[in-house]
Amino acid sequence: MVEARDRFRSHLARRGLRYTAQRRLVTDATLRREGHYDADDLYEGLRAAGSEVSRATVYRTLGLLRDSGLIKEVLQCRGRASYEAVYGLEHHDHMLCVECGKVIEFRDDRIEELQRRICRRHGFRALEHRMGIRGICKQCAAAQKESGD
Amino acid sequence: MVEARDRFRSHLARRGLRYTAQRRLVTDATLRREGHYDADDLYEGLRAAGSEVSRATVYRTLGLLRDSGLIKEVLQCRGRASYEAVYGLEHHDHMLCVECGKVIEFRDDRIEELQRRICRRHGFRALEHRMGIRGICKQCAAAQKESGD
DNA sequence: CTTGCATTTGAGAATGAGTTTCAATAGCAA
DNA sequence: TTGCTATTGAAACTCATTCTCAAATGCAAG
Repeated sequence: MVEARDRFRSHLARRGLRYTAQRRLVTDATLRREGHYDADDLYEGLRAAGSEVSRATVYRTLGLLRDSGLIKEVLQCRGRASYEAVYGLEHHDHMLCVECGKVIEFRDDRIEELQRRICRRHGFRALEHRMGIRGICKQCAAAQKESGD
Repeated sequence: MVEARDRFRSHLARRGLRYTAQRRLVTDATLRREGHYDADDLYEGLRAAGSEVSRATVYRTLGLLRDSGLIKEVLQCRGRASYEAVYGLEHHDHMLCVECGKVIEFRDDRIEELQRRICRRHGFRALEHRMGIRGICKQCAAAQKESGD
């Protein structure tokens, strides 16, 4: 966590930006989170904890955190961008059940490797990649079958 | 094209919905398009061609077309949903250059196969999947190197 | 062809995530 | 301190998308 924080600080420093109290609050909040969250989750969480940060600052800081590679944007679900930690974690992808909204994470090294190979072939420098499979999860499929669809 | 149209008609019929003049206009417009387009592209195109369709109907019909599997939503770029044809085309994925906005399409059967296998393993019935790689394209990377980044 | 009922449509209002504005504030270097 | 730049918050704004609702239309059964 301290390491991640330092990484963000130097990202900011490198472009003449400041590591302010508000940015620290937002950063720490993202580092504490597990799984997915969106800007509003963070804002409400910070508010509830008595931290004074504006919505605008949360949005602005999330952008900076994304640029720094500490977090990344995942599934664009119901019009909201949601984020998750990147730093120090293995990459994984997502399956999203369109019925119940459940997110299943998975990881496949062979897919990762194939992606790298494709980028190399096109001279493309990947910053981030995401794979999302939208569909119906096991449980919802079973429920549908029962009610005769 | 006629085949695709029929597919959509029966999708509608199956759920007691009507294949109206407006829905036909929007459907044909999407079938004529190549590559990516968004709701507004279609609306403006239809308007320019003298067709009387409202924005609301374009949005509504795009949703139906997506549900029917004729088109699918791709890259969520700059807050706009964009679409492309699915029916009768091979699946492919996208690389998006965050500098110039260029979209590079690619296709890899091994990735497709791995995706299918993962879904099977999780009992997940995939409706659609998309893989997007965000990064810097060859040309933009070269341009950056020159200007000393 | 008429009647009845459900679906669809368009115009404009509403929604809501995200961004911008701008004046006040804070960080930092000299 | 001084001066400059970056940052902040509140509120206004943007803009894609969705919703509302009254009018119009499609279709099935008489």
